[in-house]
Amino acid sequence: MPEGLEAEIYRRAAERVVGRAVAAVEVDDRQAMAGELRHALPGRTVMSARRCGKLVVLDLDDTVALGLHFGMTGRLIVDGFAPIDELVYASGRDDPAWNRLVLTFTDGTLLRVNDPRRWAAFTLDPDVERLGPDFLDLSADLLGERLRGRRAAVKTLLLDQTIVAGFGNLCIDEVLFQAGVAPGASVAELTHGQLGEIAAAARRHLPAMLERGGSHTGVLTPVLRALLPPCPRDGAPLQRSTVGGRTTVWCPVHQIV
DNA sequence: GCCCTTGTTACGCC
DNA sequence: AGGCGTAACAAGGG
Repeated sequence: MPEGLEAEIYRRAAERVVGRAVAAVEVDDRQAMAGELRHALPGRTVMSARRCGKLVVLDLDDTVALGLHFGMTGRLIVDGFAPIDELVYASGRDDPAWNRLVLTFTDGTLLRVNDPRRWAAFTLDPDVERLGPDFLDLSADLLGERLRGRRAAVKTLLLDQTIVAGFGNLCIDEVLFQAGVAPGASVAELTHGQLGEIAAAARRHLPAMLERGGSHTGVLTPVLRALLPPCPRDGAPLQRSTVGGRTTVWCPVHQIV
């Protein structure tokens, strides 16, 4: 599913359209800003492709920003090139009926978002100020600042995009596994050293997963999550539970509450 | 045909 | 007031 890593993969693909001018816009009528998008984009040139957490932002003519959010199953296709062929929990097909946004450029090329489940969302001038700092830029001090005064489970809070932006279910479980911190641990109980372990695990493992292809390429693969073999680190029985309303896989031996 | 999956938001409660 | 927990949401796949 598209987490911040997939958003970065999509952002890199979207860089191909920098310098191109929008000729036509097709957008799903069920998008809240469908009318505004059809009106605001044609004639404008893409100046840059940024990423804020899970959001890809295209800046057009320095006057408008187009935010692309991919939900659970949204895929980006640029000039027929899909940087991610298959998403975990998504269909492998590319049915034209699932196109939710199609930008046609003046040279005839295309940027498409294809999403079977309609959870992709497109916004003009998205409010990125409400997002927390990016999950690829964490430090112990920054995490401490973002979590100060809170007491909920660390996984629940890291899933909150206003606290840290970019984490999804798979990346959180992977980082906490590597950091040796239990997902259900209250942040009020975490030491500064444990926050440092989380930040270090994010800085070390997330870029490696990005280059391997995304959030499903950690030690806790989707197959492992389904089959629950012994912990690859210490051989203890892996545990599956629910934290923050999400399926959570963790090792009760080396991940400390 | 029920149940599982995810990210986000809307509620009710404390 | 605001943190916290839970449910609802869409819809394809098993």
